[in-house]
Amino acid sequence: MAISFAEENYLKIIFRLSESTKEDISTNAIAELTQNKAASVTDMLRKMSEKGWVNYQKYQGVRLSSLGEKLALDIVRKHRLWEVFLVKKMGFNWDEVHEIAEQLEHIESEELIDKLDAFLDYPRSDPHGDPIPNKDGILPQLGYVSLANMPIGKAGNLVGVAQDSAVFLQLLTKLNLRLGATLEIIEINAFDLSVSLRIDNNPPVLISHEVAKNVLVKR
Amino acid sequence: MAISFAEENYLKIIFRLSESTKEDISTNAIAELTQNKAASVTDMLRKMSEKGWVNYQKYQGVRLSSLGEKLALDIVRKHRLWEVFLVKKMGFNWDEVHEIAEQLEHIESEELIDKLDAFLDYPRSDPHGDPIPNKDGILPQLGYVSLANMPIGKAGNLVGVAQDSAVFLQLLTKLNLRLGATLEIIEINAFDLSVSLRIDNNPPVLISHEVAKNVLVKR
DNA sequence: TAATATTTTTAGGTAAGTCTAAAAATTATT
DNA sequence: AATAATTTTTAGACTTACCTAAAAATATTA
Repeated sequence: MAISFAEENYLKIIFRLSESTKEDISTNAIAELTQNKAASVTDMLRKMSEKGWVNYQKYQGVRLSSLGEKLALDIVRKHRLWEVFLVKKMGFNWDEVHEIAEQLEHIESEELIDKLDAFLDYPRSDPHGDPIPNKDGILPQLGYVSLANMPIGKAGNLVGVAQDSAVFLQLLTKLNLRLGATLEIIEINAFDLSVSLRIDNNPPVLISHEVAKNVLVKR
Repeated sequence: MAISFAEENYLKIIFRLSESTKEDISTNAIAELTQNKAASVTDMLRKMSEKGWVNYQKYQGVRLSSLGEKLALDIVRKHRLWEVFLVKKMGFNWDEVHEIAEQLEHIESEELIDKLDAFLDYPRSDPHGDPIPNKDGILPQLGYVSLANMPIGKAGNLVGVAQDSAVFLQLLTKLNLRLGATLEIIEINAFDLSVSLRIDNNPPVLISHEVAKNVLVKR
């Protein structure tokens, strides 16, 4: 049976939340990202659990099963490939593509995605620097990670950026974010996901989530 | 308020049916193409009528309002542009793209469609020879029409084909369908849309809808 | 650890879009 | 023109994916 749009969205969001923690994912966290109420999330988790896509125990949060992870990786693959298409071929800016890719990721045709992959020359990362899973759901090891995905307390070095717009690069200069700088995340503010960041042992400065996402770090 | 997938499908199908007749469109005809039951179609027609997309009188069939036609043309535009993309850029064959374009036509982004249009060099017709409406819903006058869209009883001359696969052209030769031949549709069989066709005053022969669609005729 | 706060679930309800079965309207046939 | 056949509509029901309000479980705090 085909997966509905709603189900695909839940899978993708649980996957995204799982990337940044080893804990079980809470109902509320999912509710926030899906923009649904917690009660609706509970409903859906029960259904997805019956289908074997997640391991779910009442009140204990949820994890993707290996089948669920496979499905989620497929959606992530489609989303990120479409983002590359929109930026590289359609001339969108990196910050305009997410909403459209949210729609395109639900198009059902393996053949289309394979052809798109070839058409784009088998990109290994999307316009934001996130890795693109291959057909088998394997995420390529890029050797770097977005600053936004770094765990709190671990240090790493700035090795690149995920976009090269003039305004973005100007901002990095202003913030003293240079190639090779040593970065350590002190805190992430839940409200806007802004990041308190230590640069080369200086006192922490605050940067936005948007900036953090576009800074690539090697640990 | 956004149009749902279901509504877009109804609009497109009523539009398609309206192209080949001046009569009001019957509930059953719509039911057949949407693959729904007549009762469901009645439901939807009532809703669409309330929204002002169709003129609908119980038991009397339905016509698109000018607003409904505008909406339908927009969907048709998207469908046909995506078909061009799939064939010209992704390397699909003309006969493999319909199902995927059925999905892509629902992507909501005027900007994307305009960029796609430019990327494809503003094509005037899709891989089947059907004209692509412009941004304003104007269908370009191509100077020819698919044989499948010719009215019964009117004669025209074969001026081209909408595809050039070897098997298709071989079949045309076998059927005696040559450039310049005078063609007149005698009958269209509702069951499979196959066409009884007179070629140069010879006794009628039967050709499939697929063939008819790919034969271009100037009247 | 008892009380309080928070999170999560349950129960019951809604809208969209479909269905079946039966009734009503229209069309065709004798 | 009456009857029969067909088409269309109505009535009532189902599923999906959501909701609100209240109850239950878990977590936090005094």
